[in-house]
Amino acid sequence: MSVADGPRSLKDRQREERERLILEAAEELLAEKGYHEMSIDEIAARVGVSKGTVYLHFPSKEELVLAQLERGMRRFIQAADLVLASAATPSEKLRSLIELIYGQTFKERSQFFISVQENPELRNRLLDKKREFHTEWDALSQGISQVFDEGKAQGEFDPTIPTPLLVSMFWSLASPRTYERLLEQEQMPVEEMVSHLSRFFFKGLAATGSQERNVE
Amino acid sequence: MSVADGPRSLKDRQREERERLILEAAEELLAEKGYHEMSIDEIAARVGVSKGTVYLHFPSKEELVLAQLERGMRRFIQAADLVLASAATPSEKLRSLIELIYGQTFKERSQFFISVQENPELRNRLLDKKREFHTEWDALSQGISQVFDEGKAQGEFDPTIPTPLLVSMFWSLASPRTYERLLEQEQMPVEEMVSHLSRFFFKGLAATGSQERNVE
Amino acid sequence: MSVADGPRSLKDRQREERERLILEAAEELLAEKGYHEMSIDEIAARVGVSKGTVYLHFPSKEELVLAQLERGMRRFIQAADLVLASAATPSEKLRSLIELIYGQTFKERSQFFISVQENPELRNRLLDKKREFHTEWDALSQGISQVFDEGKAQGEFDPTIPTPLLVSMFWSLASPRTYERLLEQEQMPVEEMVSHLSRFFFKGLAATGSQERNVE
Amino acid sequence: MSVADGPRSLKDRQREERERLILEAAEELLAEKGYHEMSIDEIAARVGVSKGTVYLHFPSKEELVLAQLERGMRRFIQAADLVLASAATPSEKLRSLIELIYGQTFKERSQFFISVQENPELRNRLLDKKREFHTEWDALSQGISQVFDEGKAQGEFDPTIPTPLLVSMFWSLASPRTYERLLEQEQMPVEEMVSHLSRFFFKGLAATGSQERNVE
DNA sequence: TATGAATGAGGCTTCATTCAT
DNA sequence: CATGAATGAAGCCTCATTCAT
Repeated sequence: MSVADGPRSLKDRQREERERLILEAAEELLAEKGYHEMSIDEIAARVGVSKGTVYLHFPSKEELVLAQLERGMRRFIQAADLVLASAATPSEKLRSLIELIYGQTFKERSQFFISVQENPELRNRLLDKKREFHTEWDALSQGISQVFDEGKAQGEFDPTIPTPLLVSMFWSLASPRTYERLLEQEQMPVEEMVSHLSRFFFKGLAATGSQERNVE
Repeated sequence: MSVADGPRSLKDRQREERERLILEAAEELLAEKGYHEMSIDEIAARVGVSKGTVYLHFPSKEELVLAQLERGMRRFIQAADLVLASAATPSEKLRSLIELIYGQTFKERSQFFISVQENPELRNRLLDKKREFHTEWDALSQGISQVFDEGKAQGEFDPTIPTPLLVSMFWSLASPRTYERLLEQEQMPVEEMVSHLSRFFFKGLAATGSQERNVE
Repeated sequence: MSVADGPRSLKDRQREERERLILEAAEELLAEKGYHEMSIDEIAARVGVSKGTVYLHFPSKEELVLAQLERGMRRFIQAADLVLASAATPSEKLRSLIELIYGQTFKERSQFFISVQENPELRNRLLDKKREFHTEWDALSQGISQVFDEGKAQGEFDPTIPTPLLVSMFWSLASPRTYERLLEQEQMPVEEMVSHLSRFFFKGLAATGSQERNVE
Repeated sequence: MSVADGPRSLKDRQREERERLILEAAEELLAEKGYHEMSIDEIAARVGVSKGTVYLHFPSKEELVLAQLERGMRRFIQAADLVLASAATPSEKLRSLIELIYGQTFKERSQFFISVQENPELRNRLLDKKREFHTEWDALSQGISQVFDEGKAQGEFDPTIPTPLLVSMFWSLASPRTYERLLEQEQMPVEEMVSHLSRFFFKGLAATGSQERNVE
């Protein structure tokens, strides 16, 4: 063919654009309502197309949601891999990962985390189905584990806490549902939150050295 | 009559027992599948009764789930209030609260947290309905806020981290979904996890060696 | 047995009394709500017994309602037969029949008419089942037909109106649903209504002035 | 566009046609079985569509039945208003109204009367719901009352019979359930029945000529 | 005999999916 | 391709009926 790579034509681009819009509508509804409460009709209405059109892009509701989760995950993994592959110190990497989660694209990323981590329906119904998900997810967790292990090896991190637990704690703190309220209701700027979280992750809430110095 | 207080008769006790079984089945299914995916038939089958019997105890699926959430919340709040009202130091209280969540009744408590914190359907559909839920929950959060504030006043906790953020972090770290894997797949004893979590919450993951050097 | 006739014992009498109460509750509910909307539970509650007890007297809801309809019909037919067998003139008999319907026991009788004439469910479901119903009902209609035929023969009634039509009109005018409003909301005394109905049935609504002029 | 008024397109016309078919099926079943005994499945089957299709036209069984009753009532009221607004004498109007009820569209009209007047379920369940029903119905009854009052004023009707009672009698005689048998089983032509009914309504069943002779 | 807890068939309703236009 | 009407499986809920106590 004459046009083998890149979006071939206007039509193709329109198609991709539409697909993106559908996935974004799904992303929003998924976070707002969960899997069951969101209907294909609703997605279609939000995009401004008909129900049938959605089915031209995705063979089923399940596949559509799955595609959205995959997209969310890939976006996150790509950005995370950049951080993990960088030359920064382990604690700098940690902070960057937290920034990544709460950063500029907080809203859209968070949807993914909310959906995938927190909705039992999606876990059971969708994640079980595509094992590749686990593979990629595990690779990411593996990368994060390495950050912790490096940190321990370099004397930055406490080696007595098991790495798997650290990973779990990282995911817990990263899960943004809890922080939505802070950002929205308490009007805390994102940068401030990231700062506090990083500091907390590293030092806990114990009063710091300066205070100890005060005590001296 | 001689049996005026407590479950009055055999029948009454059977009724209560059955109700408890239904609620427990709902608790499990809620955590496993979420609100929509769980069916009344499934609950009934798990308890070993018929659909109709479930409706002898609860007037609707929604009310049943609501009752279960209420039960979970009350159990947790009761135990948490004991901790909050004790004479322990703020950091001891924190540890106790973490123990409470991961403690002996981890499984059953966790279901509640999973359900109520992590499922958008339940939030939208159920919590909106009963405002009392928010009231009691807010009271609990208020109690926890006080612990943090006390800790700051007494010099135990870092006063620069906003209390609302600390509360959010507490809930995030406490939410047990993330740790299930560790307990089940990695066979980590509960006590060890509580220990690590408490330690982490207080000191973060910074290596303690440097601090020890500081102490020298 | 030592007691062959009459209610045998206290127990028997209690049983009959209870059966009567059940039938009366059914009668009321039938008229208030119709067949489907009335529940066995409701009947039992109104009588003050349990659902099971109702089933000790009647094998099914359908049979219970059937028994009630039969009872209502027999009561009416018995009273109507007295009128029909009397020595009164045809027009006196007509008036007596109307009195019968609206008379002292209006409320209870009316229930029967409402139920049996006006509810398609009961017709389809119940009357089709027991042909004897038709037999007795037809016998009654036959008796009323004879009154009209006698009246025609004696010159009291207009012989040009077909008797079957007269019977239909009689049933229509007699059907009390339409008049409930008048009795209850407009506070019209029963006797007055009977008077008007009889007069109307005989003379129609034509102004009587012309006839009075004839009399002069 | 060229097709701005009237059913716009083929699709629209099909839709309306289908809606009409559904309402007609409901009309029949309502009269045959009553509200509860008729099922949506049955309606769908009679029309030849699926259950879901019925719900594309009406949001619930209740609304469907309500729509049908409204349609029946409007049809009748429209025709009745023509009669009431005409220049005819009161007794001519009465005859026309009776003709209306038993006239050409007897079958379809009668269904409405049967349903609305005679079924306690529909009264309780549906009429209570839409007060507008009462309003329009009362307006019609008001119009009929005026006919009677005019007739009394003009010396045509007996002024001693209370108008509300006359209205009730009119509705009773007009309610066609009772006459179905005559039309169907006794093969009486509609015109003959209307004639007899009108004559009866005006003069009652008293023999005319003979009485005058008796008086002489 | 009387009770009322338990059952499960049956009906309403929703919504993912299909398909004729 | 796009549409949206049509489908029908599946779930909630009611209530007549049964039966152990």
